[in-house]
Amino acid sequence: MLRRIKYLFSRRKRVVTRFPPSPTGFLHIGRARTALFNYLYARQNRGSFIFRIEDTDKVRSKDEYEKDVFESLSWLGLSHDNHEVWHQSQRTSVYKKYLENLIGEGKAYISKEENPGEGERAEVIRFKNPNTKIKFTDLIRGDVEFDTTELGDFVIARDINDPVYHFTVVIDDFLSGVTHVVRGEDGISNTPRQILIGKAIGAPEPIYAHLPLILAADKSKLSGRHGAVSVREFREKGYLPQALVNYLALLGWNPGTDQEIFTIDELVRTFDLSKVQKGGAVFDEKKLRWINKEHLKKMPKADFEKELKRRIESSERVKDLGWKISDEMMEKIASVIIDRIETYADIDNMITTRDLDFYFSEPQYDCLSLKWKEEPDLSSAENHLDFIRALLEKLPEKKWNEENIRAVVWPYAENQGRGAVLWPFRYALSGRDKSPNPFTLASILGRETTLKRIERALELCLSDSADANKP
RNA sequence: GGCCCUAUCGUCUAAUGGUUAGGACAGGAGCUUUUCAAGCUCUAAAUCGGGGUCCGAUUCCCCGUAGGGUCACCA
Repeated sequence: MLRRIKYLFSRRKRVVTRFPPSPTGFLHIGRARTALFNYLYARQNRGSFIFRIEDTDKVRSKDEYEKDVFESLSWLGLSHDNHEVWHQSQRTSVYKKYLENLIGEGKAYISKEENPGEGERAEVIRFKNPNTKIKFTDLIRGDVEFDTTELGDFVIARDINDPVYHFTVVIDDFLSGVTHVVRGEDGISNTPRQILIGKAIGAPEPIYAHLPLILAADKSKLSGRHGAVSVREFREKGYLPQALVNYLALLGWNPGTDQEIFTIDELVRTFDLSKVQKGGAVFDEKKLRWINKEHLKKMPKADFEKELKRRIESSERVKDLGWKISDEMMEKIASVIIDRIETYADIDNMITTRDLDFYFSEPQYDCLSLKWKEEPDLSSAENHLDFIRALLEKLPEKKWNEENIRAVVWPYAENQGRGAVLWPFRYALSGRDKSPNPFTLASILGRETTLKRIERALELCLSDSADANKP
């Protein structure tokens, strides 16, 4: 029995998937999703996921882009298993050997071109097309059939040292033992000619799966003119890698349950290539934002605090003003801020719009704003602030927390009208029309600062000397 | 244009030869301990069109229509 299992195990080919980017631009999220699906499929089958760099286009390939591809994938957490990443530009001797063999066997030939176009060679290597029908089973689309006659004798190399994409792909997939080719739908019509080449070199045919495309809002192919399309741009916009992975997985695939929030490990377990959609999916950043927020809520508190600290401390505003913010304060405001943002970039926004200033410095008052909208003038604000101050002064430092502050002020607010009491209280602490509730604020700011701010609001806006400000 | 693929709320999608066609995001309304946020409740919103097959099609078939992909000495 055991022997039988071992036998089956050894017989079954280990799954090998691959991601072969050409470094001609920053990593597009469509390509990132392709990488993700390859990664998920390999992981769930305990296979391997390999990278290689397709840099046979010497003009457009750039080191900068290659670096970006690696950085983006590692940021997303999509690690590859091959230690040595092949660069096709360095493998011409390998391709040359196959090219020579094919020519020797009469399966390819050197062709004199009659009317070479601009930049085209007068002599190229063409594949001798057997003009057959090619059928293959796509894991997503089912049986697909093409008549290869229409391809003619297609070019497989510009010369013996300069092979073309279709050729190098097939050789490298073969040599690295790729079993499953999972790629975008735009590759589907390349498949027959690659199968033809594969047959010619005696390579086993891989299993294909063609993914639907990611579309822009107008249903056209998502490209640069539609805004952010590269992984790095989403990273810069403050998205979490796990959220982007989660969203990308849901574009064109779903588990058949109501679950929408996944960790990458959950995706590895749940993902199913055969459940992938056939039609293209429109990219919706609103939903991405929502998913990002869900992941924000799930992330370890310490990680969020670290990022918050980094963003606040490195902001121009905080640096210019020379504010020193204690770790204790960071920790306190973190839970308030995380509730109010969808991406990290929202933190940066809050800083520049001064929504965070009142945590670190004395607020500026627009005295009229101390007035609750249902009150005729500032006199009630003055009375209430006075009274709140008196109440809070009786609450000792040791007992200064949100719960107790609420317990002390709430009955009074209930009695006198919540808005009339709480609005000026909150405004005195924040100086803003919008902010967290006064109890939270008072507990974050601490006893001393809270009392000082109430005092200051009374002095600046409500004392006799401030009469001029009264309506 | 040839070849290929696709078609359910605005968007991502679920479902079945028989359902009030479900969920989520976004939208609208409301509730909550003032504002903001969060949370909760409710709400509006879809089977591209036409033919078949069938007792019955959103589901199966055909034809349209629309959209997409691809037709390189780019990858």
